[in-house]
Amino acid sequence: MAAPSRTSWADVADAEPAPPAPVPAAAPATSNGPARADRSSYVPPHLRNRSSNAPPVSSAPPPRAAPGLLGRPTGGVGGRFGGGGAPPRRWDREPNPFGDEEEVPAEPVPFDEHQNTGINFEAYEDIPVETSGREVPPAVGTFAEIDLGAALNDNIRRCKYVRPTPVQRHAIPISLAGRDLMACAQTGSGKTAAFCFPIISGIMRGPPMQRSQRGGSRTACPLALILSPTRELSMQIHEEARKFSYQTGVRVVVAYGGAPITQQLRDLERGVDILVATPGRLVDLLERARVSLQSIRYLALDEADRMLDMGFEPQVRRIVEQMDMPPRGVRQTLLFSATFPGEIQRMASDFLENYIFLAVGRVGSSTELIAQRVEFVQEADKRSHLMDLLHAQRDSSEQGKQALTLVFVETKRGADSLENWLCTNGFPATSIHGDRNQQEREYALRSFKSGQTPILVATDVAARGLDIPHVAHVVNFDLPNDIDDYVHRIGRTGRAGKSGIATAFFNDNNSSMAKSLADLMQESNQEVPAWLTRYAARPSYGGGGGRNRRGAGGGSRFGGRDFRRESSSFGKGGGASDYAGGSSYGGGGYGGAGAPSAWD
DNA sequence: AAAAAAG
Repeated sequence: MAAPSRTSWADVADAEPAPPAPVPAAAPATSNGPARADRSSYVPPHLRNRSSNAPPVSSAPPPRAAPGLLGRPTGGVGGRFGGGGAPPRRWDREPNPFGDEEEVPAEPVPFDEHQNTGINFEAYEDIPVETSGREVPPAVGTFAEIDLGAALNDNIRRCKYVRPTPVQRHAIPISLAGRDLMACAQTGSGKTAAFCFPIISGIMRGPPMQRSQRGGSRTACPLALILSPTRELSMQIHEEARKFSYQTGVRVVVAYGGAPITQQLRDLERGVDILVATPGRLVDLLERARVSLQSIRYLALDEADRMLDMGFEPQVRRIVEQMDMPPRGVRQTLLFSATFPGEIQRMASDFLENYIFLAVGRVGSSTELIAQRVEFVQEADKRSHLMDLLHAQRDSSEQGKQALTLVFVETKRGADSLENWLCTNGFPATSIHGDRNQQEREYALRSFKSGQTPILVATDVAARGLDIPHVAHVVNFDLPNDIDDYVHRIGRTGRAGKSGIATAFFNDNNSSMAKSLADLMQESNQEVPAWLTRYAARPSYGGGGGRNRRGAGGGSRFGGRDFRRESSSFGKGGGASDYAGGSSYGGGGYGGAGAPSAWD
């Protein structure tokens, strides 16, 4: 199949207004008003309206959500939590994660053209979508077609999401049908919501569970676990999930290292339905028996390929396979990333049962919203060259202000040194890397986001998932050694339908990246400099970079990205014997032009 | 080879 000419999308002003949320049906018969729950005895959402002496249920893990949900009449979800009338008392004091914005907009906020200049609005239906696996549930076109419940629908409107993005249109019905999923979608295309919505909805709809089953009083037993590779990304997912969960009764807690554990322990004691965590701190909590995974019904790995690469795999495998988490096929497992190398897919299939593979856009490719440039810069000239870029940028900006610029370097030392040099030369810079303490890391990120320090020098700690609005320019001061890392780094700009610029400094040290970089740029309809093409053509320079990811079996054509479809890959857990594949085109698009945060 | 993630 010929690849389409564009892979970008953005919603347009004529997106039909989302119909009002479905009116929830009458509350279930079990509704006896909100249960009184004090802090020490957390009551899970599905028990909160039941009488306290409900009979115990089996200690077996709960069954998976039944398939065929899409055909259900609406009303099953919102009845207890989202309906009209005053919210249950239990959540009266829940801080509003939307800040001062009290009102739920009755109508979607009008599209703001100013934030999307330069986008080809006609092109957004051209996103290639591929699914493979058995009995793939059909995609939806609007949030209204999905039975997420009134409370979640309210939050979707509060977030100003008008229509689901392509990955959401496909991934949400698949997840709601109870299926395991491996999903690949471009950076900034709305992956966080794609796995959060079904999890929240599933928890609200979930079967009643016996309190005692949820561990001892000091052991928290979350129903969902979301793992991510960095602390800041976990924080961000937590913030997003809290918005989506507002007034649903679903509790979201985050746990990560580098911060005092005491507050996290208190949060866990107050009850947790969804735990967002980095692996190290989670292992710590599991060893202290302050968390048990016995009640996990949903496992989501964000940046899943990263979570399963050499550095993380043992820890993640320990959490998923060697603790008390229900096995695959019992729990539901959702893996998301923009990149998913074949060998990692093979490993990941250990965690999955009869899963559906979903690719929105080409796996590991980049969006055309990002203008990519490569410049040949010798090592010794990098600083002055960066200075030129920053000067030019400042001169061309309207108020002489520095646009937000994210500069990636290879090493922590290099980050410190470049930050120092920039500051010395009058450029307001800060830095984030793993040798800075957590306070410094968070302060640097805040200072950058606010524009107080519009230049952020970073190692790969900031390469994945972080949603920083208004990043105009990503500079690869040092190119990474892996094309996937490059895809994630430049993905810090050009998010949620906005455009961005990425500049890379290339020299002989990066020769192994020449081919994969040139291929990627070509895939993303970028102009490849002739000198780079010549570099890429040199046989000795072709192979190394990006682990040959684009080599065998893939090329730049769309499709064939599910490793089960590579004929040599019939293997355990793959289910390759009767996968069914299909490709289609169909966009969907962004809702609010200013749609906030967490699109990965 | 480097980065991240527990203390």
